[in-house]
Amino acid sequence: MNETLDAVDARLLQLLDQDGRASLRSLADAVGLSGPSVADRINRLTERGIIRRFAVDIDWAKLGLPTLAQIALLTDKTQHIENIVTRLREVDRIEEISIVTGTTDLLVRARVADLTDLRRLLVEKIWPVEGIQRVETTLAVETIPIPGFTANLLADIAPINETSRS
Amino acid sequence: MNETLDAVDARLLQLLDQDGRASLRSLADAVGLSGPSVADRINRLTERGIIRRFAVDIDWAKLGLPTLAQIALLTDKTQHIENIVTRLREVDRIEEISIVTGTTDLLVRARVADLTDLRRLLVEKIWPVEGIQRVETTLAVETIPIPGFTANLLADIAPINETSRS
DNA sequence: CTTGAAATAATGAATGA
DNA sequence: TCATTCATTATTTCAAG
Repeated sequence: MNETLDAVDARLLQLLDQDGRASLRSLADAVGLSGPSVADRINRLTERGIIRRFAVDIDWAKLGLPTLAQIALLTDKTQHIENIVTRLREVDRIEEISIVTGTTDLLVRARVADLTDLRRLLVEKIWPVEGIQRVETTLAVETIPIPGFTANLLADIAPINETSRS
Repeated sequence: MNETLDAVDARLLQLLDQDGRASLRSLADAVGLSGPSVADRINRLTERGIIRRFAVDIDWAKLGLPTLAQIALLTDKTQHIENIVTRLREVDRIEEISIVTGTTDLLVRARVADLTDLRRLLVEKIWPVEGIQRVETTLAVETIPIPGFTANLLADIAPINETSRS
């Protein structure tokens, strides 16, 4: 079920993670292949769904949204979870919704400007969703992204997958 | 302290969030400016730190890392928080570390292959970090990214910042 | 911010290992 | 299958206004 990556694909993903706008030419030089060949590989990675998209990493704090709120939700089980998720998907400032194990059912990541903004999000947008029983908000006072994360993971993953398709 | 974005910058960020490899030409057409002008704006956004980098959005589940673990840590306060964070930064599979309010001190996001991998992460990498008192792991059974998140936020933010610098 | 020319890069066909 | 080269097309960059 898992896709396999060869060493070149993994390296390309690493390079693209550092600079998603890198030219095919510079990528080709870096991995020792021709431009068209690199284009092929990137297209295949995209078709296979391994690359979801090329995105831009925005520093939200610089745009007035410095605070990451992690909002845990307990549902009363009167609603299908899909209905709750569907309603939450429409709410702005929500970045991601996870269905989780543990003492709550959902974990919502949201990015807010300040406490006024958070109040609006909670009181106007989240509380009114039917089937929600408890709301526990945790604020991130500081968030440290790990830049090497993708590179490390790819370094681990590629050989594993290559050798594991015996 | 906050940076201001005009409507064109906001639109460019939206477009780049959808396709970070979009050509300057297509972006220029979309916003009704010339290519060099769009290049200028993107460079300025990058210099201002609003654009952190151009990245690639990888579907980790396709590469054998389907599970998102949110690991809450309580520290015993015998160590400076910086020391703990520094040690955690070295641990692979950790994507982000937040210092949080609430009943725990740190919240760590990690991506793991399976329970064996999670065991290794917890027992070998996280437990040995000095100053950690309690570890509470929550597993995401399903994670729903919100694709419109950036677009919505930018739609909200740009006019706010523009009008708020009275 | 614009234009337009020069430099660079991407694409696609034909083909070879 | 996977990669290469070369010719064509497109894009980016740079200077000047």
